[in-house]
Amino acid sequence: MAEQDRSSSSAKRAAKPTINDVARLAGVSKKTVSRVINRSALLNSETRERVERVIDELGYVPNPQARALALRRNFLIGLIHDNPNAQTVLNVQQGILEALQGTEFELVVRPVDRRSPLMLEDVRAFLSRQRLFGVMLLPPISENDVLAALCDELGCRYVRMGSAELDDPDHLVASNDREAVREATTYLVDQGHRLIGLIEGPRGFRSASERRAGFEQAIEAAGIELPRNFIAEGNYTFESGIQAANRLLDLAPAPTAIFASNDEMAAGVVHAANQRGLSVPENLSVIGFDDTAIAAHIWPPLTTVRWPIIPMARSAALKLVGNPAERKGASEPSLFLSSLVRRASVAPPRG
Amino acid sequence: MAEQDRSSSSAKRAAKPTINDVARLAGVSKKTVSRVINRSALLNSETRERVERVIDELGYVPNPQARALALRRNFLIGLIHDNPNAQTVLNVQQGILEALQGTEFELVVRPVDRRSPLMLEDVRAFLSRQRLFGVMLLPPISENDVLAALCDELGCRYVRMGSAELDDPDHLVASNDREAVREATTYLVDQGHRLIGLIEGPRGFRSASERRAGFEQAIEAAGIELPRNFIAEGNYTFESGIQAANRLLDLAPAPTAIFASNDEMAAGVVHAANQRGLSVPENLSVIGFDDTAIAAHIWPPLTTVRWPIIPMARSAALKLVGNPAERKGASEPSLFLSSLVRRASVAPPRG
DNA sequence: GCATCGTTGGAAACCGGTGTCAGTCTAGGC
DNA sequence: GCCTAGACTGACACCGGTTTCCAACGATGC
Repeated sequence: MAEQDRSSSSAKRAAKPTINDVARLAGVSKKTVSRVINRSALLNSETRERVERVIDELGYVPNPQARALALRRNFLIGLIHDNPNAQTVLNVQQGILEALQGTEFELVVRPVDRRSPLMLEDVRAFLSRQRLFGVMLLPPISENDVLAALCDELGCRYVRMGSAELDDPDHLVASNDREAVREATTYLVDQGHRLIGLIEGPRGFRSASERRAGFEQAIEAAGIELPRNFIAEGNYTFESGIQAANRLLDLAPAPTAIFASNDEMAAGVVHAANQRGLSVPENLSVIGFDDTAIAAHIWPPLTTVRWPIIPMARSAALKLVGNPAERKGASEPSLFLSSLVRRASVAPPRG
Repeated sequence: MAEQDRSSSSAKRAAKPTINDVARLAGVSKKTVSRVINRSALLNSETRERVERVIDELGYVPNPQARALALRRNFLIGLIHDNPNAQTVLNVQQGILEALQGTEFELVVRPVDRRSPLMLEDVRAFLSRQRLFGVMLLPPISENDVLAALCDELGCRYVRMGSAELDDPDHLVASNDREAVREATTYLVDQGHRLIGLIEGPRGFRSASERRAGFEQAIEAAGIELPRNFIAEGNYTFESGIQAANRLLDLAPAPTAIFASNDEMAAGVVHAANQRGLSVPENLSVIGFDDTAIAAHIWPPLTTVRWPIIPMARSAALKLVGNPAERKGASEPSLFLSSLVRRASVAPPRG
């Protein structure tokens, strides 16, 4: 029977005024009201005011579903991510929403599982069902070229956030991870460290290889030769940081400083050091990357590289929704600079 | 002039097949196709199969905007929150999306500023513009009765998540914070602590007063008389945890154990203790609340109360979208149980 | 005075679905 | 064999906007 449910609460709701109501009360046609809504230039200012007055009186709000249908595009921005770090994801959401503030766009979130073989099909179904205005791709999944091609194929605009040149500037907002890591590593060298370990991100990630490249450039510039096993691999989680730190600290000689490719893993390093009775920074210096909340909240507060994720996300969102006619989107910056934040987890090595 | 932009990428996009295309190729009417899509019972199975074959061939996907317009309801669930804890918010998003998995619903996020005088107007604009299917309200803003009334007024279903009876079971998913805190406090008493401090949440929050009530019940049951100033107020942030801990640790006698009403503040307590040269748990026992990632990631790992936020969010989402005809939503549990997770931040007081 | 032009506003079609209701077809009862 | 109920299907209006096309209008050029 599939009878409509007219629950008390929905029955209470007064019928929303439509464009027809406005037109009737203002004594004009729908089209004219539509022109007012869309700020068309060819309109008598007297007529415009009259319509606007009626709109205010009625509290009329255009129905986004109807507009979406007629315009053949909706006002939804998707955020596709598989980032394991909650603070990063939330910061990105914040940045996007700052950019969307005052527009008619809304943010739809879509976490995916990078390792699932169904991931691409999942995204395809999502995109072709919803016909989003555009999507933002967060690292690490933003590095997936197949995914970007899929968006293109489905006619969905996209912007990728990343740590390197992944795409052309219209589709990219990136940060200079390599230089930032070089700076951080050089800072360790300047403090007197010669035995410096690196915990890098998983193989196959541009962010991982960019950060490693910065590390190696700084080490080389300092004339240091490091054993191969001073570079350990992690997967950006706290637990992998502990494991990688234990591998490094088991070496002889062991590193006196460790650069971890994100804050979570750096927190894992501090955790592992504490478990071994090593105190930070007296016995071991640690630097992280991202400057998420955890960096400031552990003891000792973490020296880390501040990754300007909120401005990056804001800029990426503006690229997406910026009026293409004005090329406003293209004028949004595509490269952001990370910088070292010095807190208390670094000290000169003990004599 | 406002010419349509036919950029190369959108021109490439093949026109999506519509219900008319399917109907024409299958030799039936639109309505019949619609019946197939909506699994209407009164349908010849032969016809159904024929239509389904055409749908598969064409890769037809119904346009959600058109459906939303015709049905006068869209398929968007809103998440309204002002929770300061990133992990909590992301866990809630995860729980909701688990419930929405396989449905046609999408999740739209909407952070708000509880302290802004424009908050209610902001939400009103959001709800009346988007006409969401329903919204989920996260604590602490879920405790705002005016907000819930606003949702009702705008004909928007809602479910509140909270720590106490805020509403009727159809609109609420809650946890038994009071009992859980009583259990945690009793655990401290059983370890031999008599000088136990409480860092409570901000005044006016049900979660804060529920947790405080549980604390006081346990203290009273143990026959302990505590000075008034053993209860300090925080605002659920890391920094406020540090400040409150310093106030408590400045007392004479100082507490030998501190219960903090969330993990962030508990992390602040550990931080403050370390700064004072006190080690946890040898000199000070600490218990937190929530069991977010930070609890396991600091040193020492935090004993805390596990708040089953993901199942709560999942259940809340099912309440929202569950078929009202089947009363499926109402059968979703409304009360969830928190329980103590014992890690390494509690030890008997030093003789 | 008349043709031309740019501005303004309306009628009607359209976007892609769903609801209503009437019509066809078949089976079963008499 | 006729009638009727029930199963199935389709024609058509409608959801609330936008767009196309055209007409009315006043201003201008000759």
